[in-house]
Amino acid sequence: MSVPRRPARLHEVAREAGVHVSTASRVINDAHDASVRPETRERILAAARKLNYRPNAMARGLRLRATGAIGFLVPSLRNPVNSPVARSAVARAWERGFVVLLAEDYGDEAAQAAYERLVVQHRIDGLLIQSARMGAPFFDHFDDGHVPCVFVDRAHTTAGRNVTMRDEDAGRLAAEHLAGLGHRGVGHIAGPADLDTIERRRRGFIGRAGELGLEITVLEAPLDERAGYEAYAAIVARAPSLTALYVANFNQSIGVLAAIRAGGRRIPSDISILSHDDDPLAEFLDAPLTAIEMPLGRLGAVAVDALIDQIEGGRAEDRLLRDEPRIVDRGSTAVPRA
Amino acid sequence: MSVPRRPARLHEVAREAGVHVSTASRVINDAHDASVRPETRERILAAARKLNYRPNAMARGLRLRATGAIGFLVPSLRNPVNSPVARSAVARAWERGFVVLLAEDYGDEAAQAAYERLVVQHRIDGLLIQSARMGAPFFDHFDDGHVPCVFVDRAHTTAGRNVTMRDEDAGRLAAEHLAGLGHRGVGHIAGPADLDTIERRRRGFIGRAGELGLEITVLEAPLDERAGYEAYAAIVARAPSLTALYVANFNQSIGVLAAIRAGGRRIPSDISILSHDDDPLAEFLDAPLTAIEMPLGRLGAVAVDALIDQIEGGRAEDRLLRDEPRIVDRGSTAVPRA
DNA sequence: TAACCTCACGCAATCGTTTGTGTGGAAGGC
DNA sequence: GCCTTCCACACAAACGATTGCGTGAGGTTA
Repeated sequence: MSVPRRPARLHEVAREAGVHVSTASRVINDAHDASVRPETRERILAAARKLNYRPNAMARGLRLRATGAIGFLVPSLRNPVNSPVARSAVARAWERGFVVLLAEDYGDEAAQAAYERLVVQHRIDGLLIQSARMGAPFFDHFDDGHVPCVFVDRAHTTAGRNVTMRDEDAGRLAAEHLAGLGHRGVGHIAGPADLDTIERRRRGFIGRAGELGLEITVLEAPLDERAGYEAYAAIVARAPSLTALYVANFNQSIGVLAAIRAGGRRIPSDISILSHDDDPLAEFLDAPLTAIEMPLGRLGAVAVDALIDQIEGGRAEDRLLRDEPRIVDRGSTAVPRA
Repeated sequence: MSVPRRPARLHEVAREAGVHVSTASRVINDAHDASVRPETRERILAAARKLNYRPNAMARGLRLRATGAIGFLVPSLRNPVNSPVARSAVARAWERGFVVLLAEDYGDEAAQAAYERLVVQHRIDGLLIQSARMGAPFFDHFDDGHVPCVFVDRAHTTAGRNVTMRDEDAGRLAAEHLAGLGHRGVGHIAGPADLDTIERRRRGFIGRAGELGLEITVLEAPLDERAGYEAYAAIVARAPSLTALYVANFNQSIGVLAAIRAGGRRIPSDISILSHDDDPLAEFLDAPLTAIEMPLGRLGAVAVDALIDQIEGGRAEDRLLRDEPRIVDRGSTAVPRA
């Protein structure tokens, strides 16, 4: 826990060890083709330790045309599903020797600005994009493949740069769960159609619900509490007899709970609620939410792995987290009242 | 919205304009002492535009010994109070021309690792520290003042590097609010004593409550939902007659709400709850939470300003956000039952 | 012993900027 | 006409690393 000394430069290490800076460099990076006497190598390493040598990332980056930094373009840190992703992404990046530059993307011009700053100016090695919306023009720039990037939870192109989860299966699971309890009329509050993750959930849900012969009502709404609150009233107005609701997003679910309370109905006796995305909060809500848990903690790490493999190896391949969506039952779904 | 061309280097611009690279550099950075013919200047600027010149941050940083990057050491992105801070910090940093490197700090060795990577290796210009706990040994390293840094919402040294809010006033306000409603026996669920923000709230609350002649019971608990849940039972066991509770943290409040529901009591008729920290969620909870709102959105920006002023100007001064803590009344506090 | 090879390094260019110090020419003063 | 001053640039040395190539010493082979 000593006060960190100013780190030494390579040529100081070399001087201390009585060798040329190039030799020191080869030893430090242990170049495979370097032939250097064991004794000399030891002298250099000892000098490096003694002088507290730390490579200067800028000098290194300038020469190698690589920064050891990746960017992380995130739509909003506020959304609780983003924080486990961010956390695991940062952790994995650090493990693999990369630092993470943060940028928030609240629209196309912000994304453009982020590109300018991070990619063009700071020459980051790659970009993690968690905010792409289908059809947003900006992200087409990445189609040429010049800048390593990965679309996190947002399938974008066919180019093998997408990391996704089994959202369609999650939607199917939702339909099966509710049908299994005996519900016939079920609603689905979905999100904006230009978010392909949400769209896949919807597709899975509708498809499976159809197979199971459910009567379904679908409503699109923005992904926040208030929208959920209002969507509840709207969907009940459209289909007064529905007995269960699959809600595409955690924030919406909070609003739905509030709306149900306001209407004087009870969960799950009057209506079953199945939320998507789990959060530690869910347990402490009224009612505690049954939710579909996705492997968010692994998503960030896998995305980072995909990105760094792309940076270092040049190979790009789509990755699908095979983890099965899982229902965490906290009692907000039940058999419908006869 | 064109596909971004590979940006040109400065010497290409110079060649295009028919001048030496040094002249081009002076024009681009419009050095105050440079004397260059208006016509030449225009030629250079035109060439820069035409070739899409962008300075290479690494080369620049290497030469100037400054990276234009700051680090952000955050305890946990999960805590909802941290996200508005992070958001405003990043936004302000970008406005002032800096990028933000993210690091999560979950303990002393992680902080040490972050220091190594960000400060020593990547040579960031300064560090925003939101995670310092009083007495944590690592942060003493910053006392020497060699590395520009700012402690966000965590007073640490006397060295003029702290950005804080009026937490003590918030605590006093809480006491006044509850006393004003007529409560006599009030409880306070506080946080760990090594978080000085929380500690200041507690001090303000206890001090003002004492002045007002309230009977107070204080309990320390970790800052999460479950801890809040358990703390409620514990504090009620200690002081069964209390009619109001001031909870130091939003997450704890969620747990407290759940515990009160579980105990079958009603808010606010049986017990008043005053939460600290506001969040969009609060409105949709049962019960909707009355909370003390702090200027979190400005905190990040002010902290970044303090840091960058320190980096650029060398001047370091403590900053206190003067914004008055404000009660957002959503009905979870009321006059106690007679 | 001459030619050749290998070992163990040193030399110097390079990455893209910034900046202190020349320097040639025009202008001005005497 | 000569000296000085100033303008408007050019030159080159950094910043701290990496890496292709050169080279002297010592050993091997014919």
